[in-house]
Amino acid sequence: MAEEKAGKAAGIAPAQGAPRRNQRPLSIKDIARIARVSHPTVSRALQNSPLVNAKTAEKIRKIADESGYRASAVARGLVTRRTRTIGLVVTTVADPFASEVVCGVEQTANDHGYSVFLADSHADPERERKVVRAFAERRVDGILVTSSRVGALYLPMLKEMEVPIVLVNDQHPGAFVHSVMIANFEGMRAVAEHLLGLGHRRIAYLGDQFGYQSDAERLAGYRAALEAAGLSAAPELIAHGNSKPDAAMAAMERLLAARPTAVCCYNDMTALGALRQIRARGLRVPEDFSVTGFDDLFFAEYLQPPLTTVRQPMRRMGQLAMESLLRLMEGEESVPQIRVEAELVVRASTGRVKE
Amino acid sequence: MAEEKAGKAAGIAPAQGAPRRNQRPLSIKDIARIARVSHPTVSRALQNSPLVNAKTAEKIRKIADESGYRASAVARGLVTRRTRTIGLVVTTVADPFASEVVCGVEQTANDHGYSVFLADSHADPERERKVVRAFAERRVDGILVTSSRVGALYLPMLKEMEVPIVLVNDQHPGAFVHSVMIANFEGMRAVAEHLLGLGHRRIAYLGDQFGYQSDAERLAGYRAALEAAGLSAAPELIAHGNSKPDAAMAAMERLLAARPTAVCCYNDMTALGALRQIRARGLRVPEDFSVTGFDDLFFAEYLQPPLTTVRQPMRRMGQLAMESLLRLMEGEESVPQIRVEAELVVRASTGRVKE
DNA sequence: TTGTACGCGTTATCAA
DNA sequence: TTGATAACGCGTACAA
Repeated sequence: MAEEKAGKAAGIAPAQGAPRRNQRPLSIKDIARIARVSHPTVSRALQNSPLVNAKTAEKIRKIADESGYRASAVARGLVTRRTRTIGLVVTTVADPFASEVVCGVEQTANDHGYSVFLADSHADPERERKVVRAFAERRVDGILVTSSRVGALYLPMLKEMEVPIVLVNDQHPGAFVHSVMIANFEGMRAVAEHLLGLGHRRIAYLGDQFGYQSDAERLAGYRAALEAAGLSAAPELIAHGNSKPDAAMAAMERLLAARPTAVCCYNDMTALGALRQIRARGLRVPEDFSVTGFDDLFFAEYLQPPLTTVRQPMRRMGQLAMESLLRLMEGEESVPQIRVEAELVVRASTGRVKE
Repeated sequence: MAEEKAGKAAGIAPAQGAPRRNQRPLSIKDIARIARVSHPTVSRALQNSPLVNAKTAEKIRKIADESGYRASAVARGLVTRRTRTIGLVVTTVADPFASEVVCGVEQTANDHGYSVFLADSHADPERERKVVRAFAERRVDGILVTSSRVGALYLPMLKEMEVPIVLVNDQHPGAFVHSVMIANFEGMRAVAEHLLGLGHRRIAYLGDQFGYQSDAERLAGYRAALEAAGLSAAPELIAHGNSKPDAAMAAMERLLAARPTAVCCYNDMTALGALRQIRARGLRVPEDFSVTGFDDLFFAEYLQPPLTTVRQPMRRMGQLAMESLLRLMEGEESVPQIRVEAELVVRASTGRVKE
């Protein structure tokens, strides 16, 4: 057998430019030949079809197992028109929030026999084009997008694809049907209420880049809490960063001019920069100044002082998104908007207002 | 045309259980029909082959473009026997080191027309099996493994695959040929020398799980520095964690019993836990105690105090690994061991010994 | 310069 | 219960 196979492979025209793999993997026909059955029978046996004789099936499976045969998902995908792959787009994996979501997605996908194509867009329109194009060519069965900072042209491209799409933390409400998101409004309102309860009256908000949905919702939650307390959110107490520590430092510097006693940061990465700027000004946290985050990233509890924040079940959100996508890919219905609760986690970065 | 196609698709037997995609994507034959040429001509035109009439090629490309045609990478992979995909295994993406490497790999892969299958192993033997199996079935052209905490059975499985493999931070020296790694020894030695230069004499080492290569190398660097200074590394000054902050807290507690004045942590995640434990004991950093990390993760400079550490060019390492894999997949040679330099970054978590 | 014919490794359909 | 045979969508000899 082996010789026959090798001979056949050697008979193929030699590689001219691109190096052709010399030793091609075993095919279903190889197994069929060894088992002295037809290749459809092998196919059936390996799929545990009841239409094949039990003993024959057993023999076939034994041969397949011992020879290390692996059915080609490529060929299967061609005929079944389902690749059992999904495309997962992130702005960048090198972001703790995204990587937690990716982790949840990947686990769930694998548990259901799906493989995940990962693609970083880096919010670069050129890359976005390539990503969507690649997913289309790969014939992915579905697409998952997380925390997209997507360009305008990206949306129509995605929608052109005839596969289900689920978003995590949709920043473009209305553009897509299915999404998983956290209770941004309630989460940030709880944070602001916590600070108000500690006696703070001049509370700043350090947001994400302007125009994104989750920032808008968190800002609204902040506003609602202040207004419920009879305060109004002064414009000079509101600034925007871009979810990165360095931009947060700059924004925090401007905010400090307005003399707040506390700041609600859009997320933990932002809090990282805010904290640094606050200390650079000689203020102690929480004695002189209170700081809060959002996400509860792994480092939040290890900061000095440990960061008061809102826990976002990132991995779980990835899992929920993937489960939703699985349903859609099976042609079933799925809840359009899945919403997870936000949990305030009080640590030591917030304290009673100084006076 | 469209009607003909729709009619054809509709003629397919209706879905019985699994929902069949109703509207199948345009195929090369569809384009050929519209352009009134044969499908090989379309294939040639789209590959910018010189063997096709310039005007015909132009027309074909225009039609393909306007119709949103995307050649199936699945079908192409079947015939060319190259999928232009790679498999990327990480212990977990939800780790800042891994996600930076992933980022570098993904970028480089995409720039070269490769798509990346991401798989988390979670150091779980069962998952490892499934990952390798999936990669084999997907017919990936190559495999990249980063910071593997791999089980024993995993190795032979990987090696069975007839595709090139490159490791980032190989923890199993000798098992694989190609890898990218950092100068662990020199990096940690520089750290220890830095502490010695600050007058420290009782310097502890808080390592990774015992038995891994990078931990062994870093420990050796630490030892070398001490011995060069006429000191010997006392056993009670050496402890092991598992690269996670909580294990580091526990290990640090034990180390403190030996009364060190400084600790060299295996990496930044470990330092996170060490710092917390040190403070819990009422020690100030760096006044009473010095702490160092390794990796220079994004949060290192934002800690209070900013962490002295060793910069590891993680993204670049991912890029180098991918470039090496690209060469191997092209059948070329590649440097077996790629080694990147380690750079000591002195910040404020280290200071002169107290006395 | 183009078209015909074939094969890639599967699954699906039919007949036996 | 099994085996021919035909797709799936592409690339590529070879012929025209």
